[in-house]
Amino acid sequence: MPVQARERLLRTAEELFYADGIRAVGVERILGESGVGRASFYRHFPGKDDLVVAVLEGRDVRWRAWLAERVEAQGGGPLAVFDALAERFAAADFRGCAFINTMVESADPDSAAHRVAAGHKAAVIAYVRGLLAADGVSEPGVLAEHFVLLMDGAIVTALRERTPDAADRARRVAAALLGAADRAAAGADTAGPGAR
Amino acid sequence: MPVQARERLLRTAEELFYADGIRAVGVERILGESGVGRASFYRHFPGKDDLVVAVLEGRDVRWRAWLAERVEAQGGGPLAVFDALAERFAAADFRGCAFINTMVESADPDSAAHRVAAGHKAAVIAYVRGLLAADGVSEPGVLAEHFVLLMDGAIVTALRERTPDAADRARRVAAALLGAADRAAAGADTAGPGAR
DNA sequence: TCAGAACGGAACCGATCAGTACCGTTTGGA
DNA sequence: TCCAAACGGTACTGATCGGTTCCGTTCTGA
Repeated sequence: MPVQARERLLRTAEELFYADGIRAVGVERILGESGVGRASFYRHFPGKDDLVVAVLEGRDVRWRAWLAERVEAQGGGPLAVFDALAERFAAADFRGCAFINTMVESADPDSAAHRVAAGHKAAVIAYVRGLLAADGVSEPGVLAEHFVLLMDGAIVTALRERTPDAADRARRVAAALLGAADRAAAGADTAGPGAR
Repeated sequence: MPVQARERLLRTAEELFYADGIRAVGVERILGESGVGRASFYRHFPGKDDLVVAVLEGRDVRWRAWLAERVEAQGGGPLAVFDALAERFAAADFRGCAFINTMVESADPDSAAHRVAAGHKAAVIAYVRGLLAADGVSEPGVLAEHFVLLMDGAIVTALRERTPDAADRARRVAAALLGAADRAAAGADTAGPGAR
């Protein structure tokens, strides 16, 4: 049983959009590489913009599930997010964060694609805040914003340097912040949960 | 005496490229808004790609000169770079870092535009390293990379949040790093090659 | 004063863009 | 077995892409 046309379109488009950019990839190319007919495409999506949004929404869910899985696999400590990033940075096809790239490419902040990308970052912040709260940090919201700033900085740096080094760099800074935050919350135990 | 065509092309293109993205801005629109004839454009530049490179090279020089001026105006301390960023973030036309945006848009790392953008970041790192060395930091190279990672993280965050808050956030983290580095240098002033 | 460089405007090129319409074929469920 | 939905292929639209060519005007320096 062959994969449905819609699924092939989403998979092919996600790969091409990430590799070359949304604007650089025409509908023509998506059709050619997915083997889907032009009419079938417009039966599933009103237009290219709708395909872009569907691709981003799917990637958002999958990416955050992947992050949670990798963090869990390393004990669930907040700093594990940077180890997960290091894995991504080492991938041959790494080309930065698809959502940062989307916000850069679709300049209009009111565009649907831009909003999905911004929503992804908000969801990541919420997830990191949960990790920090579980780690006993007294102000997890503030520190989560710092962590995501470091994550985004590392992603942009890795895109520039073409090495995974930036992940460790950001991790060390985050570890320092986390240590200071734990001391600030020094009412309870001095040593937080393990697996850092 | 009217401004020369080449200068008008560079000015208009820089503004449009930054606001809407390089790929999103066609030659047609640059000609229309600059008032330069099509033939004149191709007399000055072999093609659009060459205009892009010229725009980026000009912006690189001007941006770093502006940064140095702002840092000087605040005493020349390394942390002043984040105050400079805060000014940029508050500008109505702020749309991130033109060079990060370029690396995102022109995916091919071997493209001329991508290389100019990467060169800009290297120059900024070198500048920050100089500020840190002048401040007596024992390993200014390592800390400079941390600083620029924080700067880029702040820029991406500001693009997303549409507020200048990320600059102060990154500044606080950088201040903590700088404090720790200074203490390390003071504790072991015999080690390290030629600090100060 | 005058030649030539610099210039703006417009017509034109082939290629590609997103999107529409119609075709015959394949496929899955009743 | 049969029918309708889903599908792939092709031809087409108007708009726009980057780039070329020619022509008449404006400006400038010797």
